[in-house]
Amino acid sequence: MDERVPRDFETLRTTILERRHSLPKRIAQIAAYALDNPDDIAFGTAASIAASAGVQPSTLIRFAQQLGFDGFTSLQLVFRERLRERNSSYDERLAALRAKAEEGAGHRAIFDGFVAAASTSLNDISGRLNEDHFEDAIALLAEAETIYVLAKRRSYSVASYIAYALGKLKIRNQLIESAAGLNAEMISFASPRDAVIAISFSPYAPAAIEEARVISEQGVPIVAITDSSFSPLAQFAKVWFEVAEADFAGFRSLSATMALAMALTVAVGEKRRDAGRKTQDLDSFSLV
Amino acid sequence: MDERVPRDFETLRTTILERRHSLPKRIAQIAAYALDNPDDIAFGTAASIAASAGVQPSTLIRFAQQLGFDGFTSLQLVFRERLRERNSSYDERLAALRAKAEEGAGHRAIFDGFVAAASTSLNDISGRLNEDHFEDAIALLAEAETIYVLAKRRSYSVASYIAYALGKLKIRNQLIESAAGLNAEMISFASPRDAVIAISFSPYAPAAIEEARVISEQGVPIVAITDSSFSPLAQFAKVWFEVAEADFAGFRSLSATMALAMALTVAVGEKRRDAGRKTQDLDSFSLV
DNA sequence: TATGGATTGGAATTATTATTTCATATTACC
DNA sequence: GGTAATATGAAATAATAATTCCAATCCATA
Repeated sequence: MDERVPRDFETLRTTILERRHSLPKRIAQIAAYALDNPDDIAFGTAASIAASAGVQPSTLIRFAQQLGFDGFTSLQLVFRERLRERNSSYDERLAALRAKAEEGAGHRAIFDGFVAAASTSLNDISGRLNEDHFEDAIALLAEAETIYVLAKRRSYSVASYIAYALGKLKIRNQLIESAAGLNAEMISFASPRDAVIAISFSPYAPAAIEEARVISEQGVPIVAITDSSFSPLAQFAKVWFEVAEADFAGFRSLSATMALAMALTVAVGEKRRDAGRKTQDLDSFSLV
Repeated sequence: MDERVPRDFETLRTTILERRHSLPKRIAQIAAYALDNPDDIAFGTAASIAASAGVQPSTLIRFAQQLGFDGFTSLQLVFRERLRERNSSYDERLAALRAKAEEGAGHRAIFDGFVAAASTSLNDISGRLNEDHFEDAIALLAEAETIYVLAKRRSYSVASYIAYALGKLKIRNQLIESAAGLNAEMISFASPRDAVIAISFSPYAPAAIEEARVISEQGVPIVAITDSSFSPLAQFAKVWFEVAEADFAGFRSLSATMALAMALTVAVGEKRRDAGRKTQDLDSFSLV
């Protein structure tokens, strides 16, 4: 048995590629399959993998042995480890970057940190989005006469993008801004036939929470984007989304929130268009 | 057995969290362990997991059964699927999304599309950032008395976040807004001792370009974030960054722009802090 | 504090899966 | 073209792991 058994995936990969041409036919076949379908190797059984690759289980074991492992099981460990590593890498990388930035490792580290924070957040939300909530929110917003957009401070930039996108899609909307100090009046116009998108993260801007409370008491349904089920925003909301944004240097990423906000907006636009089409069909029918 | 067996990780997670308080002690123990160590569930054997969680293998199976699975094995599949999904590369994900979109998938595809666009943009910028330009921009902005932030329409949300962050860092700044129609006056206050961060992407908002022109003619240095060297913004800028944002459904991602903007802001804050410290040192020296 | 039901621990059992073995086929070399 | 070495297929076997079962324990309720 070979002394130098590849114990990490990259080494293993290189080793396989090197020997590729000196391997017997069936072994080469399983080798190619392994590099093409590493996930299958990680999770499958010897029998299932062998079947998918079109070889016998014993060939799979011989392949492992040729590489210096003492059996399929130990080869499989390498493929499993790879999945583990990959998965934790974002968090680890972010932690490393934070440490770097702390010890004053230059401005590039700051940039990398923000990129990593954004990637982490996106990665996280893509696995966590509750599809039912998403559909509920879209249905709710698509019905609304006017969509009010409510967010302060950090979240305000998301709100302004939502307002911009809704405008582009010709959906009536109102950004609740504090510039002229007329928020209370603005809010008082909202009716149960309207809807609100409210965004707030800890530490929750008191004004945002207060306005959400008032507007929900008027019977206006709220879709909330916030950071935990304990958020004061969640209690006023008909539908709410939990978005965990990674932070860097004291500033949280907005990438996941932005992606969710845009998806909501565009999906609402699409749903309205479909509904509009149906209404139009009915109209033209009544004309016949 | 329950009719509605959670077949994806998120549903499973939610289900567990819901039932959390009504579960018997040992079952709750393994439930908490499962959510905390999903990777272990995916890879371990019933015996090894049970040992790590401090329960008997049979308890682990009972836990799975309470959730509606017919045994540990089917529960484990959900945890494995999660790793598979998470791990598939963005390219693969995008390919899958296109396939889905073609067969007329629902709103989830829209969300995935925005997440993918954001990821792609981040990926792209992290390899493309010109470090020299980055340092130049930071130096330039760190010297400024007031940082003016100029952006319209889509880019306005980035500008508002920059303004928020600068404020948090106690850096004097002025967001050039059009609400009161006093932009021209606002701009006329800027002097060569100040600096501008200007953001605009094709199709460039005429107002943004015009204001950039005026302010640069006053001798105020501009740091621009835009999308190509042909951008009209680039010609007025002392330093400019090219950011290529992927778009989805007609709306471009802002994730890369946001990351760059935040990195600039925080780096400027840091540089000022360092400079302030040095000045203080010099002062105390001159007093001796 | 007694009693019934639910929960748990641990070993026995069953099932699944990896590995080995051996007969057969293929290939390379004389 | 024959022969030895190598490679492959298929089934037997060994190992490992999941599941079940039953006795012991815990807990709520009367």
